[in-house]
Amino acid sequence: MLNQELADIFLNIAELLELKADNLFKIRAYEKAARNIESLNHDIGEIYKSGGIKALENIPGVGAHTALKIEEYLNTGKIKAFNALKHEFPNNFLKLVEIPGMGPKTAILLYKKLGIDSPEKLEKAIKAGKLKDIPGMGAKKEENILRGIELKKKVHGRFLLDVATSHAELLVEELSKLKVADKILPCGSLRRGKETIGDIDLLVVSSHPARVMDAFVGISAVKDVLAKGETKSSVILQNGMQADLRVVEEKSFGAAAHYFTGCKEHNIHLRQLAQQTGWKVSEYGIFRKDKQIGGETEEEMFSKFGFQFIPPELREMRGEFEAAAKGKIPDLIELKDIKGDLHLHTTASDGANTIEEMARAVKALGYEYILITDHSPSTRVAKGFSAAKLLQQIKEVRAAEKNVAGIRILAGSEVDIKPDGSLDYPDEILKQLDLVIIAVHSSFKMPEEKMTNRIIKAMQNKYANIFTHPTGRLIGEREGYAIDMEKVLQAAKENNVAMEINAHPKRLDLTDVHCMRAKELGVKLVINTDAHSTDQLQLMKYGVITARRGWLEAKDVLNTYSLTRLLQSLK
DNA sequence: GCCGTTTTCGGCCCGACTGTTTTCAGTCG
Repeated sequence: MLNQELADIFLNIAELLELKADNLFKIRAYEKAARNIESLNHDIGEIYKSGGIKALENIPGVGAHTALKIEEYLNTGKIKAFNALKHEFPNNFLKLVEIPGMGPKTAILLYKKLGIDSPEKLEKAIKAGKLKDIPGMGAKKEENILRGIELKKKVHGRFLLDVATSHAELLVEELSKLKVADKILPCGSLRRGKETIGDIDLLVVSSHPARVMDAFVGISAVKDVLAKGETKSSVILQNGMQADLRVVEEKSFGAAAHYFTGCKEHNIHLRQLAQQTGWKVSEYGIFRKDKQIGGETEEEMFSKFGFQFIPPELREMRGEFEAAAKGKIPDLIELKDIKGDLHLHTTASDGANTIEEMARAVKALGYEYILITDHSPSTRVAKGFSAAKLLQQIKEVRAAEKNVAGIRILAGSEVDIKPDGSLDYPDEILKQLDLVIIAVHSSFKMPEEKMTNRIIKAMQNKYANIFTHPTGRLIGEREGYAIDMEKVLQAAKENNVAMEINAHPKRLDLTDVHCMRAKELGVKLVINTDAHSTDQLQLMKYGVITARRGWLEAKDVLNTYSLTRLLQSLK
């Protein structure tokens, strides 16, 4: 939380300095600091507490000045220099710059000439024809800005990973129909598996770029064409999502794939390394003078610099280059490593399918075991049920296991953690279950300390095995409840409770960063779908990609184990 | 503002597309 707050502040400082046309490299420095702070896997408050200002300066991109600002924020809750900077512009002036097509230069120009300080005033001024007399403004530019304002009204922010994935798949399918695209690869944050996606980046290898461009802007899912050039086009899809397509030749495929996958800081770092070697890296390849010496494959983008291959999910400037230099890139978990799903609902509570239907669907995926986990009585909205009904369900689970050959079906429950930290079924009921998942479904607004203690108390119950969707967030809908994740992870370790990575694209919780920390602490993890129907079992891949972003290997995730080993690990 | 087995000062990634420019600035990724 604190990391994100500070990252946002430093990004805002960068934007404000850009409005002031301050030194471009100073602006970059703030952006870099912001991104590095955002991707820290430790709470910045903890870093400061344990190592003081020196520890802050050890964060890459954070120097003496930024460290002082962080210290000020940690101690006082504000940064004076930032507030002063904000006061140089009207309230919410940055909203103007957020409009696609508007940049700092245009925003300042229009503010000085016409006093425009909000998207609303901007829209009015354009429609009243007031921009006509401003040098550098023309009909096309007005049209672009209006379109940007409309887009901003309709699309609020980023898209969920599954939504972006399905749209990318659709575009790939359409482009495949052309016979001139030799390779099509979705890149960008989608390929890195980020929890939300801003736009779709597609890379195409073709010797007929013009035909690819024409086909791309002509796809029926395309609503609007933002730009169409010889090798690069940008469009807006019907759902408001932007998609960018770039065509390169085969010899540049690796360099282009690397470049379009990002992240930005990762790319810049590699380009800087190239400079130091006297080389140049661009999306076209690795060059010595004008001669291409690498970049046809993505592997070369790393091997030429003496690095191990860095999988896309790790390219977030979280130490991947240091690890790759030492040959310490982890052997990341893959979907095929998953042997079971330990969080499933059935028609007994709020699911859509029966125990046997879920079991058969899971078996078809090649898994070896499942855990049935319907809701406990407190979660009335989800049809949570009584202890008596749970005892009945245990019998149904045992019966189902006899009816569906080739898969182990375990009896469990997603048990509510009540506000006082006690569990929603008594121990004598819990002990009859094979495994118990614990969850927070109520009193989300508790203060952090109280919530943290509530969860830790629940973990101390000897029947608690897995803590599901640990922050309770719903991406784009609801913030997670306030918890001290560090303490919760410590408690998970002490009480041998596994932390869940919930694979639902709205949850993806634990997050990647928390996964990294959990692994460091030796906390056990599981990846579950929380499926409420058989088709949701497919969501496992999003949990796996989140685990990969958290540097997890199969051995870190219990449901890659055989059932025997899994049960031994949790008891 | 950050950073350093070529530097504590002098650098700081690289390129595509658009619009209105008369040779390029602004924006974007």
